[in-house]
Order: sequence, then C-alpha cells, then structure tokens
Amino acid sequence: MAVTLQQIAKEAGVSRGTVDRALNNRGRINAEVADRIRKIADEMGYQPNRAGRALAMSKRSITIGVVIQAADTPFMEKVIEGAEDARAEVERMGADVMIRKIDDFDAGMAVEAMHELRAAGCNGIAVVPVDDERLKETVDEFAGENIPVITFNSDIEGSGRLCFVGQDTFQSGRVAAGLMADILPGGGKVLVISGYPTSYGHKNRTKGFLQEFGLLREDVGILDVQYDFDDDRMAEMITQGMLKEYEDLTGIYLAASGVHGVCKALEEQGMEGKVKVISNDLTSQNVRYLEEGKIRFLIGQDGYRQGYEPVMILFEKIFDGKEPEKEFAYTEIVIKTKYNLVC
Amino acid sequence: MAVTLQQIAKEAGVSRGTVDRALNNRGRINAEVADRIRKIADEMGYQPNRAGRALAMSKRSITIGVVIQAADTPFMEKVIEGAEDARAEVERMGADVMIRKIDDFDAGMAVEAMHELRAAGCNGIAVVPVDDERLKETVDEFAGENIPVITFNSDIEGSGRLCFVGQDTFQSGRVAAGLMADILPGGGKVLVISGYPTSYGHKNRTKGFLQEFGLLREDVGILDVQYDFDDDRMAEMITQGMLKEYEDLTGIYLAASGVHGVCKALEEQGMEGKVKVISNDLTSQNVRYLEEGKIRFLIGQDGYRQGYEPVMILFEKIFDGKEPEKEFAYTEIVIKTKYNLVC
DNA sequence: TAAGATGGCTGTAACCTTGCAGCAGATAGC
DNA sequence: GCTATCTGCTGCAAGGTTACAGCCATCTTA
Repeated sequence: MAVTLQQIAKEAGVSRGTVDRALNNRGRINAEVADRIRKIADEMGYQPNRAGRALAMSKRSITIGVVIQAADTPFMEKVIEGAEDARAEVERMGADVMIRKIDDFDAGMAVEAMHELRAAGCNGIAVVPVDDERLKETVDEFAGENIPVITFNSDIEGSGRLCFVGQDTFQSGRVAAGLMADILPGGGKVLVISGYPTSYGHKNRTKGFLQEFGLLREDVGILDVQYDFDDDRMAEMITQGMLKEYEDLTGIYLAASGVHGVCKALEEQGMEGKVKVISNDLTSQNVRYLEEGKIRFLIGQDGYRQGYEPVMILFEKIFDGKEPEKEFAYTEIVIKTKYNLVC
Repeated sequence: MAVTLQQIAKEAGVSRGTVDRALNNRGRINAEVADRIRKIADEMGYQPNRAGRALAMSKRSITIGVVIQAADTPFMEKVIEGAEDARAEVERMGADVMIRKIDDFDAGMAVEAMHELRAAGCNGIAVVPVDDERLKETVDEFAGENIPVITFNSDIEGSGRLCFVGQDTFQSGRVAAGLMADILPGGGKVLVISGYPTSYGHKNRTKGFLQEFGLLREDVGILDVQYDFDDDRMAEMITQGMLKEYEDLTGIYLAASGVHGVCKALEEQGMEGKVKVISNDLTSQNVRYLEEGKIRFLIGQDGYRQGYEPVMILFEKIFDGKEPEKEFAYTEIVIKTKYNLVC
C-alpha cells in the first residue's frame, strides 16, 4: 500500500502541512524537524501520489507546446500520432498540449511558432529544429527564462536544450554498413549517396557507414561520397554516371533521400536486384520499394516514440521536477526487411 | 482546457451529481435530462480527469498480480524491468502490483501463484503461461469470476484470457527466412533446428521460416527440421551429423535454443563463418556470439514492453473499464546485428 | 518589568475532480 | 394527511498544495 503524507505526519507527530514543507523544501520549518521527517519518509518509501498532486496543481495549469512540420510522410504521421497520444495522456492529468503543425517549415516559422507558444503561456516546448543560428538563439533564450526546450528527431548541438530525443545517426550508419557487408558478394564497389554535406544527420550516417564498412570488407572498394541534395533527379544522375563508370558497382547506401531516382536509374540499366540498395526512413515510397525487393533493407526510426517521449519528458520535468535520465534519448534503430514491416 | 463535470453541470443547469449519474448510467435520473446532459458532455468533449477518478477510487484499491519466471536471461530481466516500471507508474495512481517471480517455473507453480494472488485480492492477473491444460482451466475460471487474465510472452490458445502480449512467432520465422535468403550464396543447403515439436512458438517460427524461405530461394535445399529439445549437446550432435553428411551446408536457422552447441560443432569442423547462423532471443550468450560474428542475425523481442504493457492494459481495463485495442498485442520483431545491439 | 511588536514555526482549512451515499422536495396514490 | 416513489442536490472522501491563522519565544520600549 502506498504511503501518504498523512501517514508520515502521524508517524512523525506533526501535521500534513509540515510534512509537505519538509519534503518539498519550502522553508518555514525547523531544520531538525525537517530532517527527521525526511528520514521517516525515506524509511517508509514515500512516493507522492500523482493523482493528488495533479489535482492540487490544476490551479496553475501546465501547458506544453509542440512545434513540428506538417505530416507529409508516414514517418511524420507516426511522430504526430505519438504526440497526440501523449497529449491525450497528460490532458487527463489536467495539463494542456498545444501542437503547432507547420506546412512550409523553416527556421523563421519555427522561431515564430515558439514565440507564439510562449505568449500563450507554455511552460515547456518540444521542437523539431532545423540547422539555424536564430533557432539556436531562441532555444537558449527560452532556456534562460526557465522554459525547457526539447529537440526531437533532429538536434541543435551546443544549445541550451534540455535533451534530444531521436536517433543516433552515427550508429545508424554503422548498422547499414554491417548489413551491406553481409549481403554483398566479393569484390566490386559500393557507392554512398548523402543529402547535404552540412546536415548533422547525413554527415554522421555517412561517417558511421564509411568507418565500419572499411573495417569489415577490405575487398570491396568505396567510391567517394556523392551529394544529391535530397533531390531525386540528382540521385538518378549520380547513379547513372556511376553505373557507366564502374561496371562492378554492387551496392548503394543512401544516407538521406533519393531512393526513387536511384531505383529509376537501376531499372533503366536493368541492374535492379544486382546492385543492392540500403536506405533510410520508412516513407511510403521506400516501403513500397522494399516490398518489391528493389531495396534490401531500410534503417528506420521509431517515429511514435519521437513524438510521444518529448511531451512526456516535459510533463514530468514541469510536473514532478524530474530531470530527464539522459541528455540523448536515442530511439531504437529499426532494421526493416519486407517481412517485419508491420507489427 | 480540460472539461470537468462542474462545467457540464453549469452548462446543463443541473448539479454535478446529476451529471455524474447521467454519464455513468447510474439510474435515478429522468431519461430526458440524462440524454440532454450526455449530449452536452459530448459536445464539450468531456474526458474524465484521471486524477480525480483515481483519488475517488482509492477507497477500493486496485491490485494487479504478475506471475513470471525468475530472471535467468537478459531478456527476462528486461521483462521484469518493464513490469517494475509499470508497477511504479500505477502505484502512483493509488493501485498496487504484486509481482511473483518463480524460480522453478512450471504449470503447477503458476496455477498455485494465481490462486495466491486471487486470495490476496487481485483484480487482474498477467501470467507467462506454459502449455498445460490445468493452467488453461485456471485462466478460464478466473475470467468467469470477472478477474481478467492477460497472457504475455507465450499464449494459451483458445482460453478465456483478455488478450496476449508478445511476439508474432510465425512472422518472426518469416523475418529470419528473408534475412537468410539475403545472405546465403547460391546453391547449398540450409538446416532448421527447432526446440520441441509441440511448442506453439517453436512450431510457428519453423513454419514461417520454411514457408517463406521456400518461396525466396528455390536454389537452396532445405533439410528436414531437427529437434534439439532446447539442449546444447543435442544441437551439437545434430550439427556434427549434418556437417558430415552435407558438405554444402551453408546456413542454420535456430528456431529455439542450442546456439552454443551449434557454434561448438562449427568450430570443431572449422566451419565458423562459412555456415551462416541466424537465431532467436537476446540472451547474453547469443549476444556474445553475435558480437564475435559467429551468429549473423538475432531475431529479438521487445522484453521491456512485454513486461510493461500487460500491467498497463490491466490497469486501464480495471480502472477505466477500457477494453484492450486488440486481442493480440504483438511486440516489435527486432532484427539485431552486432551494430544495433545497444540503444 | 510589562505591554506590544516581530519573526519563526506549525496547524488548519479550502481547493482541485470524481464517486457515492444520504437526504430533501415534489408528486402521485390511497 | 400519510406513505411511496421519483428526481435532483448536498456533502464527504481521497492526497497534495497553499494561503492564512495561530502560537510561542524573543526583542523593543516606556
């Protein structure tokens, strides 16, 4: 049976209010009495009852803001689903969640949305950031005002954000390398196509892949990293060029977007299935290619948790004062073949 | 802002108690008034406040029982960790959770533990079952007494259990087949070693593997399924025998236990790395073999969720009257290589 | 020295929401 | 007028927070 303030009060021979003051360091209490009460509470294994606290706190209501780009992929839908589930959960504890889905998402829009949410009285904000100095400044500004900010899906390195919820992209690249090393025949060459040279995630995936693949398969040559700037036509042209130049191309790792372009180029040259493709993200298009066998593996992220966790971490931080366990809350690196797509 | 009974009462021009009776169908209320109130509540999007309800319900406290075998593997530790986390969560809502870890786990012990928990006043029970008629009868008996029972990790087919939380073993076998088909060279033969012919999980994994692999790789022969009865020496002997008979053995799928035996036999014959092994479960031994490259893939289960979900589903069922969404709550089928072991 | 002021410490009661028991007022039937 | 029934209101309980009241010791001042 759970221990209550009343039980501790009885045990210590004081009133409920005094116990409250002792356990929550509210001052206005004799230090010796406070110590004694804390010791008793500790011995009895006291854990504050959420229901009681939520009820008592419902006067000054907790509001959590979420800034996210509008869902244009199944992955983003999952993220939003997770955030909405978290909202339903915390709303039933008396808190509020405001989710701002932004259509044409950029740094300016994100900053604007954050200011709006602060003006609306948000006590904490979760945001999917883009790499931008203004956004970083805004995050730092909010942190200074004691409004915790959580970055999710993507991170802002070196900012004052409370924590980051998302994938370990370097490790994601290593996972891809391990799989590629397993499925490639001897000899041949492998091509790495990344998105932007500056993007944190793309950079790390590429780095992880190159480092690990080099260790695993010395017999397979790695062609220089090409950048498609997340453009399918660009990816198509890169693939065409490489197919022409290297007849022994046997694998392609896509660290970012461009699957459609790559597959189109392979199809034109009748190289589907011969060149093995590993890519990222569970977009509907990628999933279709996976089902059709045009992609061998997809390295996915747990979108649901990336939406769910930030709201919950913020709620616990504001409601319970509980700090997040880690600065980086990495979500699972999911390996998807055509067989474990649904769960 | 969340809607409360009081707000609905004000809107409807009645008292809070009347709204309560209308929404909870307690009777003693004019049908027309009740309808009007329900309509208003619906329009306002009323969701009962968990905190208030938990506090009000704390008189007749909710107790949930968990019957589980004692942790002897990292997987089981994860399951227990999940269950303990769920306990901490619901205890803070005023409920109690009694976890019975049983050392020498068999059907008799499980039945006994279930009766103990019922006698202790449990309102719902989660159990890792074994395939046994007496256990099935007990589950049905409890269900008849309105004590919901959830099976997790393993299932009792055709019983009165509320739902099952665990892995889709058939699909797990198909995942293994897809991976095996990807990494095997042309020609050769693949061996399937299962545990017990009667075990539900082993049977389904084997079935899923055979069906899918047959479709994918007609060029690779499938040797008959061998049973090692979860014994390492048996697995070793099977592997030795098959290596002797079939020089072109290139892959082994283990649907149950016996990894150590298989690896030992391969080592003796100098066939490590040449014969590709795919197995199940994230035991510490299996993980070590995976890291050493002696196993290519492990098909894992999400142990944490298998411990966490049953307690939560029972709590929501008893506390909110909320039925579980599905009869089968399948947990993720996790593909592990040496690179995505930790998260 | 005694009355009054001050400040430190502790108790108390209201409040948040829901569930439930008990009670009051109205109406109908005799 | 009395009883029985129907209908709706009121009040209490749960645990934690908080504003406020109250108590006591110490300090100030005439």
